[in-house]
Amino acid sequence: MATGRNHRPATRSRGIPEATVARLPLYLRALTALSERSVPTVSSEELASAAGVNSAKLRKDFSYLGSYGTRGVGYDVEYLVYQISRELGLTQDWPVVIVGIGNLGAALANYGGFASRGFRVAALIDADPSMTGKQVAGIAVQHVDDLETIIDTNGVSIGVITTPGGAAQQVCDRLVAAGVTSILNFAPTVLSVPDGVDVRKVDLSIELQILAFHEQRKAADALSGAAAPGPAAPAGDRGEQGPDGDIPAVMPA
Amino acid sequence: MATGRNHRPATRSRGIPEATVARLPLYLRALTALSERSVPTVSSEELASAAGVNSAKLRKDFSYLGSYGTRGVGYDVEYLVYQISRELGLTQDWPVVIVGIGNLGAALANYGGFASRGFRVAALIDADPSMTGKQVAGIAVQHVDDLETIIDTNGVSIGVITTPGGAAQQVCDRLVAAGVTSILNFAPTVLSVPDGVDVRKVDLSIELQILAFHEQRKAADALSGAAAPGPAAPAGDRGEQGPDGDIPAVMPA
DNA sequence: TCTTGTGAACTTGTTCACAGCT
DNA sequence: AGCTGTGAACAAGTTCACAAGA
Repeated sequence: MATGRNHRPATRSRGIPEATVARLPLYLRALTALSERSVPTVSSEELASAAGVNSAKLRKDFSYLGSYGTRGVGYDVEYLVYQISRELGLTQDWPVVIVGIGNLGAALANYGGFASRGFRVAALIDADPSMTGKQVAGIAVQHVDDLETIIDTNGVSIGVITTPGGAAQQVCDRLVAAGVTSILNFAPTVLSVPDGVDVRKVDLSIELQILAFHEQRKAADALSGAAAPGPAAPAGDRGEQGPDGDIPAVMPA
Repeated sequence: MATGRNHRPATRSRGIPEATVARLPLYLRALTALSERSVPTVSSEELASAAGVNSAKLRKDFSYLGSYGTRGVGYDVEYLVYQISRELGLTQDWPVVIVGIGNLGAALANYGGFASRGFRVAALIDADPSMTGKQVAGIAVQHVDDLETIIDTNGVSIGVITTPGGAAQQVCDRLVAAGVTSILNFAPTVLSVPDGVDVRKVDLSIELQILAFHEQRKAADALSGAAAPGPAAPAGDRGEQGPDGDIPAVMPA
Protein backbone atom coordinates (compact mmCIF):
# COMPACT_ATOMS: atom_id res chain seq x y z
CA MET A 1 0.00 0.00 0.00
CA ALA A 2 1.29 3.20 -0.29
CA THR A 3 0.31 5.75 2.07
CA GLY A 4 0.78 8.81 0.19
CA ARG A 5 3.62 10.71 1.41
CA ASN A 6 4.44 12.48 -1.77
CA HIS A 7 5.50 15.74 -0.43
CA ARG A 8 9.13 16.24 0.22
CA PRO A 9 10.20 12.79 -0.89
CA ALA A 10 13.79 13.09 0.15
CA THR A 11 15.36 14.45 3.27
CA ARG A 12 13.53 12.06 5.53
CA SER A 13 16.01 10.81 8.00
CA ARG A 14 13.85 9.18 10.64
CA GLY A 15 11.19 7.62 8.42
CA ILE A 16 8.77 5.40 10.26
CA PRO A 17 7.29 2.70 8.02
CA GLU A 18 3.66 3.27 7.16
CA ALA A 19 2.70 -0.16 8.45
CA THR A 20 4.22 0.76 11.78
CA VAL A 21 2.38 4.08 11.96
CA ALA A 22 -0.85 2.21 11.35
CA ARG A 23 -0.20 0.02 14.38
CA LEU A 24 0.85 2.72 16.81
CA PRO A 25 -2.76 3.67 17.66
CA LEU A 26 -3.40 0.03 18.43
CA TYR A 27 -0.50 -0.13 20.86
CA LEU A 28 -1.57 3.16 22.34
CA ARG A 29 -5.04 1.86 23.07
CA ALA A 30 -3.68 -1.25 24.76
CA LEU A 31 -1.21 0.83 26.76
CA THR A 32 -3.91 3.24 27.85
CA ALA A 33 -5.92 0.35 29.20
CA LEU A 34 -2.88 -0.88 31.14
CA SER A 35 -2.23 2.61 32.40
CA GLU A 36 -5.77 2.86 33.73
CA ARG A 37 -5.20 -0.35 35.62
CA SER A 38 -2.01 1.20 36.99
CA VAL A 39 0.20 -1.49 35.47
CA PRO A 40 3.69 0.01 35.65
CA THR A 41 5.53 -2.13 33.14
CA VAL A 42 4.76 -4.53 30.32
CA SER A 43 6.74 -6.99 28.19
CA SER A 44 6.61 -7.05 24.41
CA GLU A 45 4.90 -10.41 24.64
CA GLU A 46 2.09 -9.17 26.87
CA LEU A 47 1.54 -5.94 25.00
CA ALA A 48 1.63 -7.67 21.66
CA SER A 49 -1.00 -10.09 22.79
CA ALA A 50 -3.22 -7.27 24.03
CA ALA A 51 -2.85 -5.45 20.73
CA GLY A 52 -3.39 -8.56 18.65
CA VAL A 53 -0.01 -8.66 16.92
CA ASN A 54 3.07 -10.78 17.46
CA SER A 55 5.86 -9.67 19.72
CA ALA A 56 8.64 -9.55 17.14
CA LYS A 57 6.62 -7.14 15.07
CA LEU A 58 5.91 -4.98 18.07
CA ARG A 59 9.56 -4.81 19.08
CA LYS A 60 10.57 -3.95 15.54
CA ASP A 61 7.92 -1.25 15.46
CA PHE A 62 9.16 0.28 18.69
CA SER A 63 12.72 0.12 17.49
CA TYR A 64 11.83 2.72 14.85
CA LEU A 65 10.81 5.10 17.61
CA GLY A 66 13.96 4.56 19.63
CA SER A 67 15.01 2.34 22.49
CA TYR A 68 12.31 2.86 25.05
CA GLY A 69 12.43 -0.56 26.71
CA THR A 70 14.62 -2.14 29.36
CA ARG A 71 16.17 -5.53 28.60
CA GLY A 72 15.12 -8.20 30.99
CA VAL A 73 12.24 -6.06 32.20
CA GLY A 74 10.01 -4.66 29.46
CA TYR A 75 8.53 -1.25 28.72
CA ASP A 76 7.45 1.45 31.13
CA VAL A 77 3.78 1.92 30.38
CA GLU A 78 3.44 5.64 31.12
CA TYR A 79 6.60 6.51 29.28
CA LEU A 80 5.56 4.56 26.20
CA VAL A 81 2.11 6.15 26.22
CA TYR A 82 3.75 9.53 26.14
CA GLN A 83 6.27 8.65 23.44
CA ILE A 84 3.67 7.15 21.13
CA SER A 85 1.24 10.00 21.71
CA ARG A 86 3.94 12.45 20.84
CA GLU A 87 4.95 10.51 17.76
CA LEU A 88 1.35 10.46 16.56
CA GLY A 89 0.91 14.15 17.25
CA LEU A 90 -1.73 13.57 19.90
CA THR A 91 -0.18 15.86 22.44
CA GLN A 92 -1.80 18.67 20.57
CA ASP A 93 -5.46 19.36 19.91
CA TRP A 94 -6.86 18.64 16.45
CA PRO A 95 -10.07 20.44 15.55
CA VAL A 96 -12.11 18.34 13.11
CA VAL A 97 -15.14 19.15 10.98
CA ILE A 98 -17.72 16.59 9.93
CA VAL A 99 -19.49 17.34 6.67
CA GLY A 100 -22.76 15.51 6.02
CA ILE A 101 -24.87 15.02 9.11
CA GLY A 102 -26.95 12.03 8.17
CA ASN A 103 -27.09 8.82 10.13
CA LEU A 104 -23.38 8.22 9.90
CA GLY A 105 -22.33 11.80 10.51
CA ALA A 106 -24.49 11.89 13.62
CA ALA A 107 -23.05 8.58 14.78
CA LEU A 108 -19.53 9.95 14.46
CA ALA A 109 -20.46 13.22 16.17
CA ASN A 110 -21.76 11.20 19.09
CA TYR A 111 -18.72 8.99 19.18
CA GLY A 112 -16.98 9.53 22.48
CA GLY A 113 -13.59 8.20 21.40
CA PHE A 114 -13.10 11.44 19.54
CA ALA A 115 -12.40 13.77 22.37
CA SER A 116 -10.48 11.22 24.36
CA ARG A 117 -7.49 11.33 22.08
CA GLY A 118 -6.68 14.83 20.98
CA PHE A 119 -9.53 15.27 18.54
CA ARG A 120 -12.29 17.83 18.97
CA VAL A 121 -15.37 18.18 16.81
CA ALA A 122 -15.10 21.84 15.90
CA ALA A 123 -18.17 21.92 13.67
CA LEU A 124 -20.90 19.89 12.02
CA ILE A 125 -21.79 20.95 8.50
CA ASP A 126 -24.71 19.95 6.28
CA ALA A 127 -26.13 21.12 2.97
CA ASP A 128 -29.75 20.74 4.03
CA PRO A 129 -31.08 24.13 5.25
CA SER A 130 -33.59 22.37 7.48
CA MET A 131 -30.70 20.87 9.43
CA THR A 132 -29.09 24.22 10.13
CA GLY A 133 -29.24 25.10 13.79
CA LYS A 134 -30.31 21.61 14.89
CA GLN A 135 -28.33 20.24 17.81
CA VAL A 136 -26.48 16.99 17.19
CA ALA A 137 -24.33 15.67 20.01
CA GLY A 138 -24.68 19.05 21.65
CA ILE A 139 -23.34 20.94 18.65
CA ALA A 140 -25.40 23.15 16.36
CA VAL A 141 -25.29 22.09 12.71
CA GLN A 142 -24.06 24.83 10.37
CA HIS A 143 -24.83 25.32 6.72
CA VAL A 144 -22.32 24.30 4.08
CA ASP A 145 -22.33 27.85 2.71
CA ASP A 146 -20.23 28.81 5.70
CA LEU A 147 -17.73 25.99 5.23
CA GLU A 148 -14.79 28.19 4.31
CA THR A 149 -15.36 30.56 7.22
CA ILE A 150 -15.70 27.69 9.67
CA ILE A 151 -12.47 26.05 8.52
CA ASP A 152 -10.65 29.32 8.69
CA THR A 153 -11.81 30.59 12.06
CA ASN A 154 -11.28 27.23 13.74
CA GLY A 155 -7.95 26.47 12.13
CA VAL A 156 -9.21 23.09 10.96
CA SER A 157 -6.81 20.86 9.04
CA ILE A 158 -8.68 17.54 9.27
CA GLY A 159 -12.06 16.99 7.64
CA VAL A 160 -14.42 14.02 7.76
CA ILE A 161 -16.73 13.49 4.79
CA THR A 162 -19.95 11.59 5.48
CA THR A 163 -22.01 12.95 2.62
CA PRO A 164 -23.63 10.84 -0.10
CA GLY A 165 -21.18 9.79 -2.79
CA GLY A 166 -22.39 12.35 -5.27
CA ALA A 167 -21.49 15.31 -3.08
CA ALA A 168 -18.16 14.04 -1.79
CA GLN A 169 -15.79 15.37 -4.45
CA GLN A 170 -17.34 18.80 -4.36
CA VAL A 171 -17.13 18.96 -0.58
CA CYS A 172 -13.60 17.67 -0.73
CA ASP A 173 -12.57 20.37 -3.19
CA ARG A 174 -13.98 23.06 -0.95
CA LEU A 175 -12.33 21.62 2.15
CA VAL A 176 -8.99 21.51 0.40
CA ALA A 177 -9.35 25.00 -1.03
CA ALA A 178 -10.15 26.23 2.47
CA GLY A 179 -6.95 24.73 3.83
CA VAL A 180 -7.80 21.20 4.99
CA THR A 181 -4.90 18.84 4.30
CA SER A 182 -6.15 15.54 5.75
CA ILE A 183 -9.45 13.92 4.87
CA LEU A 184 -11.22 10.89 6.21
CA ASN A 185 -13.67 9.82 3.54
CA PHE A 186 -16.70 7.66 4.33
CA ALA A 187 -18.38 8.28 1.00
CA PRO A 188 -18.12 5.49 -1.57
CA THR A 189 -16.11 7.61 -3.95
CA VAL A 190 -12.51 7.90 -5.02
CA LEU A 191 -11.51 11.44 -4.20
CA SER A 192 -9.09 13.46 -6.29
CA VAL A 193 -6.93 15.73 -4.24
CA PRO A 194 -3.84 17.80 -4.96
CA ASP A 195 -0.43 16.71 -3.93
CA GLY A 196 0.20 17.18 -0.23
CA VAL A 197 -3.28 16.25 0.90
CA ASP A 198 -3.79 12.88 2.60
CA VAL A 199 -6.98 10.94 2.13
CA ARG A 200 -7.98 7.87 4.08
CA LYS A 201 -11.02 5.95 3.03
CA VAL A 202 -13.43 3.93 5.11
CA ASP A 203 -15.83 1.84 3.15
CA LEU A 204 -18.25 -0.54 4.74
CA SER A 205 -19.34 -2.22 1.58
CA ILE A 206 -15.74 -2.94 0.60
CA GLU A 207 -15.08 -4.53 3.97
CA LEU A 208 -18.12 -6.74 3.59
CA GLN A 209 -17.09 -7.76 0.10
CA ILE A 210 -13.68 -8.80 1.34
CA LEU A 211 -15.33 -10.88 4.05
CA ALA A 212 -17.62 -12.43 1.47
CA PHE A 213 -14.62 -13.47 -0.58
CA HIS A 214 -13.08 -15.33 2.34
CA GLU A 215 -16.43 -16.70 3.39
CA GLN A 216 -16.97 -18.13 -0.06
CA ARG A 217 -13.56 -19.69 -0.01
CA LYS A 218 -14.24 -21.35 3.30
CA ALA A 219 -17.39 -22.86 1.84
CA ALA A 220 -15.45 -24.12 -1.18
CA ASP A 221 -12.76 -25.56 1.05
CA ALA A 222 -15.31 -27.35 3.18
CA LEU A 223 -16.73 -29.03 0.10
CA SER A 224 -13.51 -30.03 -1.55
CA GLY A 225 -11.50 -30.86 1.53
CA ALA A 226 -12.30 -34.45 2.23
CA ALA A 227 -12.66 -35.08 5.93
CA ALA A 228 -13.97 -31.93 7.47
CA PRO A 229 -12.23 -31.47 10.79
CA GLY A 230 -15.37 -30.51 12.60
CA PRO A 231 -18.46 -28.40 12.34
CA ALA A 232 -17.44 -24.86 11.83
CA ALA A 233 -14.58 -23.96 14.06
CA PRO A 234 -11.94 -26.44 15.16
CA ALA A 235 -11.44 -24.18 18.13
CA GLY A 236 -7.82 -23.65 17.43
CA ASP A 237 -5.73 -20.88 18.77
CA ARG A 238 -6.52 -17.25 18.58
CA GLY A 239 -5.56 -15.48 15.41
CA GLU A 240 -4.13 -12.06 15.01
CA GLN A 241 -5.98 -9.21 13.50
CA GLY A 242 -4.40 -6.13 12.17
CA PRO A 243 -5.61 -2.76 11.48
CA ASP A 244 -3.84 -2.80 8.43
CA GLY A 245 -2.18 -5.72 7.55
CA ASP A 246 -4.04 -6.35 4.61
CA ILE A 247 -5.58 -3.73 3.25
CA PRO A 248 -3.81 -0.82 3.40
CA ALA A 249 -5.49 2.08 3.50
CA VAL A 250 -4.60 5.33 2.70
CA MET A 251 -3.54 7.12 0.07
CA PRO A 252 -1.59 9.61 -1.31
CA ALA A 253 -2.58 12.72 -2.61
CA MET B 1 -3.63 -6.69 8.59
CA ALA B 2 -3.72 -10.03 8.54
CA THR B 3 -7.03 -11.09 7.78
CA GLY B 4 -7.02 -14.24 9.57
CA ARG B 5 -7.03 -16.94 7.08
CA ASN B 6 -5.61 -19.56 9.27
CA HIS B 7 -7.53 -22.52 8.08
CA ARG B 8 -6.15 -24.95 5.55
CA PRO B 9 -2.83 -23.25 5.02
CA ALA B 10 -1.64 -25.48 2.23
CA THR B 11 -3.35 -26.78 -0.85
CA ARG B 12 -4.17 -23.39 -2.22
CA SER B 13 -3.50 -23.56 -5.89
CA ARG B 14 -5.18 -20.47 -7.23
CA GLY B 15 -4.36 -18.11 -4.40
CA ILE B 16 -5.27 -14.51 -5.05
CA PRO B 17 -3.05 -12.11 -3.11
CA GLU B 18 -4.81 -10.43 -0.22
CA ALA B 19 -3.87 -7.00 -1.53
CA THR B 20 -5.58 -7.85 -4.80
CA VAL B 21 -8.73 -9.10 -3.09
CA ALA B 22 -8.90 -5.82 -1.22
CA ARG B 23 -8.90 -3.91 -4.49
CA LEU B 24 -11.46 -6.00 -6.36
CA PRO B 25 -14.42 -4.21 -4.73
CA LEU B 26 -12.93 -0.94 -5.87
CA TYR B 27 -12.70 -2.10 -9.46
CA LEU B 28 -16.18 -3.50 -9.21
CA ARG B 29 -17.58 -0.17 -8.12
CA ALA B 30 -15.89 1.66 -10.99
CA LEU B 31 -17.07 -0.97 -13.45
CA THR B 32 -20.63 -0.79 -12.18
CA ALA B 33 -20.62 2.96 -12.78
CA LEU B 34 -19.37 2.37 -16.34
CA SER B 35 -21.97 -0.30 -16.85
CA GLU B 36 -24.73 2.08 -15.82
CA ARG B 37 -23.50 4.51 -18.42
CA SER B 38 -23.60 1.67 -20.93
CA VAL B 39 -19.89 1.88 -21.65
CA PRO B 40 -19.12 -1.41 -23.42
CA THR B 41 -15.38 -1.58 -23.02
CA VAL B 42 -12.63 0.01 -20.97
CA SER B 43 -8.82 0.09 -21.03
CA SER B 44 -6.67 -0.68 -18.01
CA GLU B 45 -5.58 2.95 -18.02
CA GLU B 46 -9.10 4.33 -17.87
CA LEU B 47 -10.36 1.87 -15.30
CA ALA B 48 -7.29 2.31 -13.14
CA SER B 49 -7.79 6.02 -13.11
CA ALA B 50 -11.44 5.63 -12.14
CA ALA B 51 -10.51 3.28 -9.34
CA GLY B 52 -7.63 5.42 -8.14
CA VAL B 53 -4.80 2.95 -8.73
CA ASN B 54 -2.16 2.69 -11.42
CA SER B 55 -2.70 0.62 -14.52
CA ALA B 56 0.15 -1.83 -14.05
CA LYS B 57 -1.24 -2.83 -10.69
CA LEU B 58 -4.69 -3.25 -12.12
CA ARG B 59 -3.49 -5.45 -14.95
CA LYS B 60 -1.47 -7.54 -12.54
CA ASP B 61 -4.50 -7.88 -10.29
CA PHE B 62 -6.69 -9.02 -13.17
CA SER B 63 -4.03 -11.46 -14.28
CA TYR B 64 -4.62 -13.42 -11.08
CA LEU B 65 -8.24 -13.88 -12.07
CA GLY B 66 -7.42 -15.03 -15.56
CA SER B 67 -7.16 -13.40 -18.95
CA TYR B 68 -10.35 -11.46 -19.29
CA GLY B 69 -9.10 -8.64 -21.51
CA THR B 70 -8.50 -8.28 -25.21
CA ARG B 71 -5.13 -6.97 -26.34
CA GLY B 72 -5.34 -3.81 -28.33
CA VAL B 73 -8.88 -3.22 -27.07
CA GLY B 74 -9.34 -3.44 -23.33
CA TYR B 75 -11.83 -5.16 -21.05
CA ASP B 76 -15.48 -5.91 -21.67
CA VAL B 77 -17.27 -4.08 -18.86
CA GLU B 78 -20.19 -6.45 -18.35
CA TYR B 79 -18.05 -9.52 -18.49
CA LEU B 80 -15.59 -8.15 -15.97
CA VAL B 81 -18.40 -7.12 -13.62
CA TYR B 82 -19.62 -10.67 -13.69
CA GLN B 83 -16.21 -12.25 -13.21
CA ILE B 84 -15.27 -10.05 -10.29
CA SER B 85 -18.67 -10.48 -8.67
CA ARG B 86 -18.31 -14.19 -8.94
CA GLU B 87 -14.79 -14.12 -7.56
CA LEU B 88 -15.93 -12.08 -4.58
CA GLY B 89 -18.87 -14.35 -3.99
CA LEU B 90 -21.41 -11.65 -4.69
CA THR B 91 -23.50 -13.70 -7.04
CA GLN B 92 -25.04 -15.21 -3.98
CA ASP B 93 -27.02 -13.57 -1.23
CA TRP B 94 -25.32 -12.99 2.13
CA PRO B 95 -27.61 -12.50 5.08
CA VAL B 96 -25.96 -10.27 7.67
CA VAL B 97 -26.86 -9.46 11.27
CA ILE B 98 -25.99 -6.20 12.97
CA VAL B 99 -25.55 -6.42 16.72
CA GLY B 100 -25.75 -3.18 18.69
CA ILE B 101 -28.33 -0.75 17.34
CA GLY B 102 -27.00 2.56 18.58
CA ASN B 103 -26.16 5.48 16.36
CA LEU B 104 -23.71 3.55 14.29
CA GLY B 105 -25.75 0.37 14.04
CA ALA B 106 -28.73 2.41 12.85
CA ALA B 107 -26.54 4.22 10.34
CA LEU B 108 -25.36 0.91 8.91
CA ALA B 109 -28.87 -0.51 8.84
CA ASN B 110 -29.94 2.49 6.80
CA TYR B 111 -26.95 2.28 4.51
CA GLY B 112 -28.22 1.61 1.02
CA GLY B 113 -25.00 0.18 -0.33
CA PHE B 114 -25.77 -2.98 1.57
CA ALA B 115 -28.52 -4.46 -0.50
CA SER B 116 -27.04 -3.31 -3.75
CA ARG B 117 -24.25 -5.84 -3.66
CA GLY B 118 -25.39 -9.19 -2.44
CA PHE B 119 -25.79 -8.30 1.22
CA ARG B 120 -29.08 -8.36 3.05
CA VAL B 121 -29.70 -7.19 6.59
CA ALA B 122 -31.34 -10.30 8.02
CA ALA B 123 -31.74 -8.97 11.54
CA LEU B 124 -30.95 -6.15 13.93
CA ILE B 125 -30.08 -7.21 17.45
CA ASP B 126 -29.71 -5.17 20.62
CA ALA B 127 -29.31 -5.92 24.32
CA ASP B 128 -31.58 -3.12 25.47
CA PRO B 129 -35.11 -4.50 26.06
CA SER B 130 -36.60 -1.10 25.34
CA MET B 131 -35.24 -1.34 21.80
CA THR B 132 -36.90 -4.66 21.11
CA GLY B 133 -39.62 -4.34 18.53
CA LYS B 134 -38.62 -0.85 17.46
CA GLN B 135 -38.38 -0.38 13.72
CA VAL B 136 -35.01 0.71 12.36
CA ALA B 137 -34.64 1.02 8.63
CA GLY B 138 -37.89 -0.88 8.32
CA ILE B 139 -36.66 -3.83 10.35
CA ALA B 140 -37.85 -4.70 13.85
CA VAL B 141 -35.04 -4.87 16.41
CA GLN B 142 -34.78 -8.22 18.18
CA HIS B 143 -33.41 -8.97 21.60
CA VAL B 144 -29.95 -10.41 22.00
CA ASP B 145 -31.40 -13.36 23.91
CA ASP B 146 -32.61 -14.69 20.58
CA LEU B 147 -29.25 -14.28 18.86
CA GLU B 148 -28.56 -17.97 18.40
CA THR B 149 -32.01 -18.67 17.00
CA ILE B 150 -31.78 -15.76 14.61
CA ILE B 151 -28.38 -16.83 13.27
CA ASP B 152 -29.59 -20.35 12.86
CA THR B 153 -32.92 -19.77 11.17
CA ASN B 154 -31.49 -17.21 8.77
CA GLY B 155 -28.33 -19.13 7.95
CA VAL B 156 -26.20 -16.11 8.80
CA SER B 157 -22.44 -16.42 8.42
CA ILE B 158 -21.48 -12.74 8.53
CA GLY B 159 -21.97 -10.59 11.62
CA VAL B 160 -21.40 -6.88 12.18
CA ILE B 161 -20.59 -5.75 15.72
CA THR B 162 -21.49 -2.15 16.58
CA THR B 163 -21.80 -2.54 20.33
CA PRO B 164 -19.76 -0.62 22.89
CA GLY B 165 -16.28 -2.01 23.34
CA GLY B 166 -17.11 -3.76 26.59
CA ALA B 167 -19.74 -5.98 25.05
CA ALA B 168 -17.93 -6.82 21.83
CA GLN B 169 -16.00 -9.93 22.86
CA GLN B 170 -19.03 -11.47 24.49
CA VAL B 171 -21.19 -10.82 21.44
CA CYS B 172 -18.41 -12.13 19.23
CA ASP B 173 -18.17 -15.37 21.20
CA ARG B 174 -21.90 -15.93 20.88
CA LEU B 175 -21.90 -15.16 17.17
CA VAL B 176 -19.06 -17.60 16.59
CA ALA B 177 -20.64 -20.30 18.74
CA ALA B 178 -23.84 -19.87 16.74
CA GLY B 179 -21.98 -20.44 13.49
CA VAL B 180 -20.87 -17.03 12.25
CA THR B 181 -17.46 -17.25 10.58
CA SER B 182 -16.87 -13.68 9.39
CA ILE B 183 -17.09 -10.62 11.58
CA LEU B 184 -16.86 -6.93 10.82
CA ASN B 185 -15.94 -5.25 14.08
CA PHE B 186 -16.65 -1.57 14.71
CA ALA B 187 -15.99 -1.77 18.42
CA PRO B 188 -12.62 -0.47 19.63
CA THR B 189 -11.54 -3.88 20.82
CA VAL B 190 -9.23 -6.61 19.64
CA LEU B 191 -11.42 -9.66 19.27
CA SER B 192 -10.23 -13.16 20.01
CA VAL B 193 -11.67 -15.70 17.65
CA PRO B 194 -10.96 -19.35 16.97
CA ASP B 195 -9.06 -20.44 13.94
CA GLY B 196 -11.16 -20.30 10.81
CA VAL B 197 -13.03 -17.15 11.71
CA ASP B 198 -12.17 -13.94 9.86
CA VAL B 199 -12.32 -10.61 11.59
CA ARG B 200 -12.04 -7.24 9.93
CA LYS B 201 -11.83 -4.14 12.03
CA VAL B 202 -12.98 -0.65 11.30
CA ASP B 203 -11.85 1.98 13.73
CA LEU B 204 -12.44 5.68 13.29
CA SER B 205 -10.18 6.80 16.02
CA ILE B 206 -7.28 4.83 14.56
CA GLU B 207 -7.86 6.41 11.16
CA LEU B 208 -7.84 9.87 12.67
CA GLN B 209 -4.67 9.15 14.57
CA ILE B 210 -2.93 8.07 11.40
CA LEU B 211 -4.05 11.26 9.72
CA ALA B 212 -2.80 13.26 12.69
CA PHE B 213 0.61 11.65 12.33
CA HIS B 214 0.91 12.74 8.72
CA GLU B 215 -0.58 16.11 9.50
CA GLN B 216 2.00 16.68 12.18
CA ARG B 217 4.74 15.71 9.81
CA LYS B 218 3.55 18.14 7.20
CA ALA B 219 3.68 20.89 9.78
CA ALA B 220 7.22 19.90 10.75
CA ASP B 221 8.27 19.77 7.11
CA ALA B 222 6.82 23.20 6.48
CA LEU B 223 8.89 24.64 9.29
CA SER B 224 12.16 22.95 8.47
CA GLY B 225 11.92 23.09 4.71
CA ALA B 226 13.20 26.47 3.76
CA ALA B 227 11.21 27.99 0.96
CA ALA B 228 7.64 26.82 1.26
CA PRO B 229 6.33 26.14 -2.24
CA GLY B 230 3.04 27.86 -1.65
CA PRO B 231 0.19 28.19 0.78
CA ALA B 232 -1.14 24.78 1.51
CA ALA B 233 -1.50 22.82 -1.69
CA PRO B 234 0.82 23.23 -4.61
CA ALA B 235 -1.99 21.95 -6.77
CA GLY B 236 -0.01 19.10 -8.15
CA ASP B 237 -1.38 16.11 -9.94
CA ARG B 238 -4.01 13.79 -8.67
CA GLY B 239 -2.84 10.95 -6.53
CA GLU B 240 -3.98 7.42 -6.03
CA GLN B 241 -5.83 6.22 -3.05
CA GLY B 242 -6.12 2.69 -1.94
CA PRO B 243 -8.75 0.87 -0.05
CA ASP B 244 -6.39 -1.15 1.43
CA GLY B 245 -3.43 -0.31 0.93
CA ASP B 246 -3.30 0.64 4.32
CA ILE B 247 -5.69 0.58 6.90
CA PRO B 248 -9.20 -0.09 6.76
CA ALA B 249 -11.57 1.53 8.86
CA VAL B 250 -14.42 2.35 10.90
CA MET B 251 -15.39 2.62 14.40
CA PRO B 252 -16.52 2.02 17.60
CA ALA B 253 -19.78 2.55 19.09
C1' DT C 1 18.01 -15.52 33.54
C1' DC C 2 14.97 -12.77 31.15
C1' DT C 3 13.63 -9.60 27.57
C1' DT C 4 14.90 -6.09 24.37
C1' DG C 5 16.81 -4.62 19.97
C1' DT C 6 18.22 -5.82 15.44
C1' DG C 7 20.78 -7.88 11.35
C1' DA C 8 19.50 -11.19 8.07
C1' DA C 9 16.34 -14.26 5.74
C1' DC C 10 12.08 -14.50 3.90
C1' DT C 11 7.47 -13.18 2.17
C1' DT C 12 4.37 -10.11 0.08
C1' DG C 13 3.36 -6.37 -2.80
C1' DT C 14 4.52 -2.90 -6.49
C1' DT C 15 6.53 -1.19 -10.59
C1' DC C 16 8.97 -1.67 -14.83
C1' DA C 17 9.32 -2.74 -19.40
C1' DC C 18 8.40 -5.43 -23.13
C1' DA C 19 6.86 -9.68 -25.63
C1' DG C 20 2.72 -11.25 -27.62
C1' DC C 21 -1.79 -10.90 -29.44
C1' DT C 22 -5.66 -8.40 -31.76
C1' DA D 1 -0.62 0.53 -33.79
C1' DG D 2 -2.44 -0.37 -29.38
C1' DC D 3 -3.21 -2.61 -25.14
C1' DT D 4 -2.96 -6.71 -22.39
C1' DG D 5 -0.43 -10.04 -19.71
C1' DT D 6 3.66 -11.14 -17.26
C1' DG D 7 8.65 -12.16 -16.04
C1' DA D 8 12.01 -9.77 -13.61
C1' DA D 9 13.70 -6.03 -10.71
C1' DC D 10 12.59 -3.60 -6.84
C1' DA D 11 10.50 -2.11 -2.43
C1' DA D 12 8.02 -2.86 1.77
C1' DG D 13 6.82 -5.59 5.48
C1' DT D 14 7.25 -9.69 8.45
C1' DT D 15 9.51 -13.24 10.94
C1' DC D 16 13.55 -15.51 12.67
C1' DA D 17 16.99 -16.10 15.80
C1' DC D 18 20.37 -14.48 18.63
C1' DA D 19 23.72 -11.08 20.56
C1' DA D 20 23.69 -7.56 24.01
C1' DG D 21 22.36 -5.71 28.18
C1' DA D 22 19.80 -5.29 32.59
